[in-house]
Amino acid sequence: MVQIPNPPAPASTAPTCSVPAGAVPAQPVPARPLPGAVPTSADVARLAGVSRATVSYVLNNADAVRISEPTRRRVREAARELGYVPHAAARSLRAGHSRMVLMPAPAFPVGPVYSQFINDLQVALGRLDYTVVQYGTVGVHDDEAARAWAELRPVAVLVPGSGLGPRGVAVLKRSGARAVVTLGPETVEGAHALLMDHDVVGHGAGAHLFDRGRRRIGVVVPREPGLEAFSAPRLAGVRAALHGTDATVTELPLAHDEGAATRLAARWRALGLDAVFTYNDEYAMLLMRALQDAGVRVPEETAVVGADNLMLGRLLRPRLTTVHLEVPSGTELAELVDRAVRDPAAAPESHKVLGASVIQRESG
Amino acid sequence: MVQIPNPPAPASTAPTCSVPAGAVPAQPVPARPLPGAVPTSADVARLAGVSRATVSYVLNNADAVRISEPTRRRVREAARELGYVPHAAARSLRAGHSRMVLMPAPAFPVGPVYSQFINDLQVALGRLDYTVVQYGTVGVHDDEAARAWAELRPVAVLVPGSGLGPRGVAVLKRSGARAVVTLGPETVEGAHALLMDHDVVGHGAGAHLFDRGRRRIGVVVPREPGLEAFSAPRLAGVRAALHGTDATVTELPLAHDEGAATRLAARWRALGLDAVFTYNDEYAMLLMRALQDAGVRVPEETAVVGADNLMLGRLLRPRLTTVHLEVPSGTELAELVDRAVRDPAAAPESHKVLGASVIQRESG
DNA sequence: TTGAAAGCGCTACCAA
DNA sequence: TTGGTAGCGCTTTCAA
Repeated sequence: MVQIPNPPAPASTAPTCSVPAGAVPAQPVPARPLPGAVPTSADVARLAGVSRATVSYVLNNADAVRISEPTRRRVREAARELGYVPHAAARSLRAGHSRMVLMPAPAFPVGPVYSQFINDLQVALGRLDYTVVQYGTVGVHDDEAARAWAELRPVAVLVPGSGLGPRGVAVLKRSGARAVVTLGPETVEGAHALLMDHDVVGHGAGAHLFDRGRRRIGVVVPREPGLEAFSAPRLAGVRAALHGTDATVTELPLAHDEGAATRLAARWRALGLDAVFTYNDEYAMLLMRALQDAGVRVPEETAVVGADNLMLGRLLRPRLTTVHLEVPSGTELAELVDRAVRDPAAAPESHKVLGASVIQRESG
Repeated sequence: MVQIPNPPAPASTAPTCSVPAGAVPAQPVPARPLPGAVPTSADVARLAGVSRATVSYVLNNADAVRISEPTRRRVREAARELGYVPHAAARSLRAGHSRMVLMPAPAFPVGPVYSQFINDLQVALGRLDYTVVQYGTVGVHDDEAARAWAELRPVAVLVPGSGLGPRGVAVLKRSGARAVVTLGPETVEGAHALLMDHDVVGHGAGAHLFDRGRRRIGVVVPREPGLEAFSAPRLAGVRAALHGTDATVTELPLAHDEGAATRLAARWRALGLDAVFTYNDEYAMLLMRALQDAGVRVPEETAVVGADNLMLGRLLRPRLTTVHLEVPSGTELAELVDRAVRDPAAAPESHKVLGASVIQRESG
């Protein structure tokens, strides 16, 4: 979409919209379009024997204009027969706006929580008659990405994470986006924000462990790229919860593979920790397995707390204590978007929407 | 996108593109657009003191036309200053085609395998200068969905699963889609197919268990909606592998929650099975935990085989035997798409692309 | 009740 | 080397 430097090959054999010269010499206004050509509203009009205006009225159920029932039928019939589908680009070009809400597609595997959230959001926005489109932006960053999105002239843009700066927001707004909403750890100048600072997760875990008497607390930080946006705040949250106490926080980088976990577990006793917050339940499972294989007793020697409240945590033995994430409902976000679209001049709202509650089980 | 029955409120206070009547009486051709209006190439042209044609040439690096360096600079400068971003809809309307590849956004949580696949695909298609867009189609089915997609006039459509019929394909092609590719269990008339029949997964599991001497084989079938597309073929594959032998296949519906697993495990001995294929590794974990809690020894009494080769399978005890899925590379699919787009008249290709190999560990 | 026509933003042909 | 201009498909005002 960004550029069209390489138009598709001329496609000599392919069906094309242009009339082969001289092929239809005596039919200046054929009743129906050439087979293979994409039918337009003009084609429908011709077939129905009415004007394009009438076609538009009928197909859009325009109530401002009264069209006779027989005409309506003829138009609908013609549209059906031709397989006519309106051209969204032409329509929104003419209208001067679209109902497209654009989100960048996540570049990393997302868990069930996020998937569910996206889904709810799509449903809720769909109910408000918006269309949600996830735009595949891979390896494109910041302003460049914002420009690419802006080319589509979405009415609203939702950006998870922290990939968008004030300049990007400005680009989008200049291009007609009536609402830019970030879902991330911090507010961005000019954009609405659903503050999803994951520090609450770490904070919950840290406070819980402290309350349970733990003082030397490790925090697993995934080595996987793309996860810093979540892992850094979670770590910071633990730090914040323990600030001013006698507890210590030890950062534990860990790749999501068995070998790494085994190596970490091997030097566990040397680390002298009595608790660990593992970023999420998957890393918890990984580490807990390694710890148990290394003979470290959970929770006696080391308490383990995960996050995200995945099903698998309940299946582990000991059952995994976890931090449950309270994500805003898709409906709420959809309403925020709709409000913002209707009144783009309003001051950006900023809501802290992430809740966290500890679900205590057996591991800590 | 489908319809625009409720245009955004008139937005009296909001910035708008229209010039307030009489507000700028003596300036018929203002040098720069009103603040708040979305800049167009005409604005850039005015500011740079050139024609719109020249702007287009410069910004698209048209090599057919030679523009002097000073002019180029002036144009680029003006574009930058105005924050000009081209209007993709207008461009593709004019061009008569886009480079948009459309995929429906999956309606259910997808695992890391699929995520990775989508990602690779986006990267690969991006390299070929296509733009991938995931379209949120929730609760919209079959032909209706196809129509909604067709409105965007994508150059290609990739449809995972089996939600698209021959009529839908026809709608898309009539609307100018030069390639329709299905990724699912069966071919669809008129569309290219990457046959991803998950029966190979079940087949691999069934054959493996049979070879290991198991004869009374249970197959877990998730109750979750949206998964039938995968679970039915996997079950069928097991059946096929055991067809004509003395082995029996027992279908075991199972919801993805602990209670259901416990209930299933409680009547396990009554079922008289000596093996179970659990649809995937997650259900394997769920069931294996319940079996162990019920005192059923794995693999002695019952062998357990999962699928998808998730990390968690290696962490279970006993380590989970699983069926590894060999998914086609995103690059391959991207090339198929590109080929199809370049030659839409070519006969639809149909490739069986799913491979399955059993990774034997301890559970079966 | 229906039609003619303007124009959304852009590119590409042809002329200067 | 640059500009004028037609027209992509659609909606909507104004006239008939």
